[in-house]
Amino acid sequence: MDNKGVNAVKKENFSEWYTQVIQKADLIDYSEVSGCLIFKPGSYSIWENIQSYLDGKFKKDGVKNAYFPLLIPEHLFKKEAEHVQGFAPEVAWVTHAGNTKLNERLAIRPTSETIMYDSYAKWIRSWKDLPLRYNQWCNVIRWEFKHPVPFLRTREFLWQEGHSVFATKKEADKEAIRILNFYADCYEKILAVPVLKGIKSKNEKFAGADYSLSVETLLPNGKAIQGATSHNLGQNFSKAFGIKFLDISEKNDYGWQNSWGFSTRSIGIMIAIHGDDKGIILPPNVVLNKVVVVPILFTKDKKEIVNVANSIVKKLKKFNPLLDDRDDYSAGWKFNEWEMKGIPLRIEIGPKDLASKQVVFVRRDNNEKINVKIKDIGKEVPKVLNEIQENLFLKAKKFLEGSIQKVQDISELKKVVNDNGIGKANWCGSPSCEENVKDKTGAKSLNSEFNSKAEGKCFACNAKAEYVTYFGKSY
RNA sequence: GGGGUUGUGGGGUAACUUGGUUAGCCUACCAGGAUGGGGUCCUGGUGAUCCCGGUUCAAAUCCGAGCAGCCCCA
Repeated sequence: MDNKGVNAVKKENFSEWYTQVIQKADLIDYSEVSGCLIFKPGSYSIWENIQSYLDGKFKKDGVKNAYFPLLIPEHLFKKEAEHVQGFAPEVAWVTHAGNTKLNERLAIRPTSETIMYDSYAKWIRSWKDLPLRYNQWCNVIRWEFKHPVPFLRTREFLWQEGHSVFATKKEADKEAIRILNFYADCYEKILAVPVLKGIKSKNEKFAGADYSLSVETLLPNGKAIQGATSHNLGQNFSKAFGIKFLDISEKNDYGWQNSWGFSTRSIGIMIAIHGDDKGIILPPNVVLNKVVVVPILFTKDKKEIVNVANSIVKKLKKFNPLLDDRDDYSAGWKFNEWEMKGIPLRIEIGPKDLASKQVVFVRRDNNEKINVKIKDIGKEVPKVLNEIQENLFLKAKKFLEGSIQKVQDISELKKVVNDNGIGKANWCGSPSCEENVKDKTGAKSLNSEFNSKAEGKCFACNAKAEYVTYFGKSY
């Protein structure tokens, strides 16, 4: 890989730009298997930060972590009819051990409902066993046939999947929205990516769910993308898998279930939204090394500059600063490299600074240079990092909100979508109407707002409008 | 599903039309030296024709099949 700068322009050729920045920022590498990529430390550490945020939220909410096997026997996988139909085309199967053919094929999990619920059925007997709420951090494989895009569409990806069983529908409904809010917070507060929260249409919901909630956002190329989902499974799986319990009034009932997931796709979304022509931009809240200290080394004063740089690094320990004291690269080289890699804040210290007891802060988000007295560094760094986090979010929010337009009919939607925007419409919600909209505009429904009341008739057919729905071209 | 197009060191490319050079260049990497506030310079070095088969005295180049990527259409 050419180690020099990004030479694609984000606005002009998004795909080329995206491919370049993720490689030049040293986030991933390709493997021999199409769609299966290598998370290098740069991207894996981002994932670890996302994990630690969400994991904390889940545990505080009472969810416990567990781990279920990778391989799912075919008979289990097939138990819930709609589910198997939805996933079958992209399931990879293990058929042999060495040269011996297995008696039963084993699915490599595309998601773990089926294998987990087989066990849940054994573990749940009484209302006292509920709620049962387990989460696992793992990898899954979905054998996509569209061409892979790193992070955004890969055959293997990392995620967490939470699977809950409740005694009542009400509790399940409440959890579904509570989890969705965790996901929205993770996007907005950690990744600085604004999202649209809502409910998926019948066509777009998870295979086997009663309904699916999602967060959605828009990429700079005009493609909408689903950020994470929280599904209410009703009693569909509990009936298929026999998850039954005796309730407090001594009646038998099936459990009410949810499943919810957040994947490494989020990393791609964040990069696509914040990056610029110099490289990626990492929001301070998601990156381990929030600061890089670059001493400007001349032959004279070298020792003293390095000493001061070291003392700054020591003082900023809680921001995990990097110290770039490599002697065989020029200062300009280093500036470009750290910008490519998206470190939010660079602190430069050279002889001129030393003379005036100051350093230079350079913000990655807007390139602003700020002189800061050495004694003030400790209190200025968190302040500037907060500003960067906020600025990235507001910029992205402005873009998202500016891309959404109300549409009154199909031709207006077509125009908005061709213009790389998202259309917002009063909609009836029927699957056949959605098919028709997709045929005529290329747009699918993203989700429908929770609290908006639809007015009048459906924008696309003459039925009564039931939802206020976002439509867009999607990934 | 149909059509087009491309595979050359780690990355980007030239040579292919008209078969014959020591497979050229940029970058990266390694060694040494000089530099040093926005991708610094000099010297030397490492490293490549996707796989299989065919044509030919001779194949990166032509032909066939395969594999892989990209684009367009359904």
